[in-house]
Amino acid sequence: MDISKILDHIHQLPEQSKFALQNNVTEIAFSKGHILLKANKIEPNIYFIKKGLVRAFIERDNEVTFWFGKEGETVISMKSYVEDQPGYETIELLEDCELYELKTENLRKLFSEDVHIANWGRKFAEKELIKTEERLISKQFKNASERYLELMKDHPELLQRVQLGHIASYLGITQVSLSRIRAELK
Amino acid sequence: MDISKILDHIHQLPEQSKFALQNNVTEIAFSKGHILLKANKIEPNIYFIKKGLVRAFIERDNEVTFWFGKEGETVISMKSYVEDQPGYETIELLEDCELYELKTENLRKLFSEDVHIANWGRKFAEKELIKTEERLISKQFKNASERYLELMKDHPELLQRVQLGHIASYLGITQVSLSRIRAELK
DNA sequence: TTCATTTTTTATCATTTGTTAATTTTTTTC
DNA sequence: GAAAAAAATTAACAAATGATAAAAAATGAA
Repeated sequence: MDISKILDHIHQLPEQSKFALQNNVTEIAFSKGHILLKANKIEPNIYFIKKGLVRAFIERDNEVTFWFGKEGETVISMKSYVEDQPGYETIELLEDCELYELKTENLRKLFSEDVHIANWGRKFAEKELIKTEERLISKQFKNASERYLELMKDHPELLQRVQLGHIASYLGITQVSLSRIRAELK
Repeated sequence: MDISKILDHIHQLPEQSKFALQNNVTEIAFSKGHILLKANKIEPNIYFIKKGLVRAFIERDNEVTFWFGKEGETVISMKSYVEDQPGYETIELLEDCELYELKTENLRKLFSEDVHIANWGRKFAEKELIKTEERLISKQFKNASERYLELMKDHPELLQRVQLGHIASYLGITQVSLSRIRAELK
């Protein structure tokens, strides 16, 4: 998905503002397994995924995957982006990826100068918020097997592209538990 | 907490922009038990809590509380605010409340006109996002008893102001389960 | 292909949380 | 302050999920 479409998909921008954003974006590619973003560091960039798939995970005793990003989505350490604090997530490429890189510093400058871009940034945060809120509510309401069915319905392609250990972790259960759930659904 | 302080606490605003916002705010009071916001309706206002305590819950078989709001916090149906869609939450006053009311429609107008207010709105969404993300991660990582301890640590006053049934529901467990956890901690 | 490695499934038992019902404690109302 | 109502706790059993280990299946490398 190309940068112009990605930006517009977040929130429609006047041509001039879109160009201003695009001018600050550079293309970059990494291969599967690359660690794009490390936990406990302030991350100076955000990325838009042109092609490929990534996951965000947190390391404690075990790795817990809490987000997948695919074409058109934004890779961002919210803590870095919002609070200039080190984030808790590591981002790993699950496939070879082509990315658009944008320096947070430059983006902030654009936010302060251009009301359209400020509102674009507002819309971005708002949409991410809705998604996160829905996941929280899903977790509050549904048991593991319902959450699995929901994921199958909303993002069926993930099951093809991501190994089940990561899916289980994303659903908040163990891989063994997910296997059991899948067996019961047959 | 008065409106000027609430607005600045979200994100510092130049005086002129702050006045523009304040001019669109009206004070209003309701007593304990009042339903401020109904599920499945598009809510045309947002509210800032001057004084009091509210909860957001979703009704299925049972009520599930998923948010508490106290002095200084913002009462908002994200679905209404962001997508102009009916929200899933009902908001109930747990104490007599004094509120500041702001029409979403007016706020949107200010967003489009004033870059400072647009960035204020961006900051608001970003901060809410960080909070929601942290809760999601807490839910992914911690068991019920750890989440209870975390709540005691971060918001000890809630335990004084809110009955345990709501707390249990917020933690994603049954009241009976919470009682068991509390008994074990003694 | 074939062997080695990784991923997924299955099985067993332990632990956590849910459900229902009864009891105790606290709060509200008269 | 007593009675009624609401909230919180306790107990017993059920269901869901976790942990560990072993087996089977899928994937990747030589």
